[in-house]
Amino acid sequence: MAKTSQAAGLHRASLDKLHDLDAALELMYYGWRGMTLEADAYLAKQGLSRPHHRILYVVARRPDIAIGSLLEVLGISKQALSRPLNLLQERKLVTSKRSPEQHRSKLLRLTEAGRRIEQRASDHERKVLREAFDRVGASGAAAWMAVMETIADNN
Amino acid sequence: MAKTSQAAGLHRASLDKLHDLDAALELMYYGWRGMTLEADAYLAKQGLSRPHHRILYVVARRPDIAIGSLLEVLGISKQALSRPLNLLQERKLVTSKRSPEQHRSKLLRLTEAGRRIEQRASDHERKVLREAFDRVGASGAAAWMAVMETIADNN
DNA sequence: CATCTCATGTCAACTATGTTGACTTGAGAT
DNA sequence: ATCTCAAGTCAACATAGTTGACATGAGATG
Repeated sequence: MAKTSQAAGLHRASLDKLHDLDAALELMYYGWRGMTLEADAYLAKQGLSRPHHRILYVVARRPDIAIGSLLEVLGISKQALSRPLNLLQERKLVTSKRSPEQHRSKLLRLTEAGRRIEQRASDHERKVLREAFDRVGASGAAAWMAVMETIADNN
Repeated sequence: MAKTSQAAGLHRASLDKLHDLDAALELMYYGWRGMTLEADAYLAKQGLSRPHHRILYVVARRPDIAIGSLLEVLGISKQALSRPLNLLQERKLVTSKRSPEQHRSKLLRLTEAGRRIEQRASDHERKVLREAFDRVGASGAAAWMAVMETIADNN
């Protein structure tokens, strides 16, 4: 997992706008990329990548989450989870213990090192958001959140 | 390329917020997914997927683009381009002709069928954006764009 | 004409991230 | 003793990308 670096290039291309909302459509694409670029670079330096970060992020916010619940939250199969999760455990970024009462399920937690990496990776992403929000002020930030909520809830 | 459908699940998970901007961070993730969900489902029905759509999208907005320029815009290797592009040509969604003067390069265009599929796929994405923008009004939409531009330009 | 460059194409091997399906293991519940 | 259920594991496959090496065909240059 993880390579040296990515394709580079990838400056926002300037394409003709055929429709009113083409600019917005492209901004969603480049926005996602802009937010994750530095975090991905940091993760790659640690020999980790996006799937590992997703696991760390969720476990950080749901200590003692069971494997099954983690699968639900991530929306992937257990087979897809196993490789990145095993790596995180080998690296001692995540620990698991059996539940005292529900002995069937395994409860996951981050170690101190896991918390540190999760924080640093997420910090890169939050930094980009913070800078953008600072430029538009609180009302602009609120509008951004409102738009994104509507889009996100488009199931 | 393309399967029957995706993992399903994937309701926005409710995780504890450890930081101020965690909600925004998650909205970026779910926003991207919300925008592309229906478009991806439509593409899958056509036996196509995201890489094909990206090609169709760019060629629609840069008729007579050369392969090399397309590679730059997409930011992938020519080997990665070849499979989806060849499929699009076999399906007669994209045509290529050699340039009259610059005979070395090959110029790409969408056929009528290619244009139609590109439009329908992108329409799904624009529809989601339009609904969200309608809810917050022109000033909210402008704020969203301003935030996304700052984030996108974070190189 | 001969050679150089340049855009494109293609073969091969590899990585990463996911999928299904089938089966095992180990512990709790009946 | 058996059933159920969470978790783990093996195999085969699909998709989307990477590098490296090499071929081809045409325009540009000595």
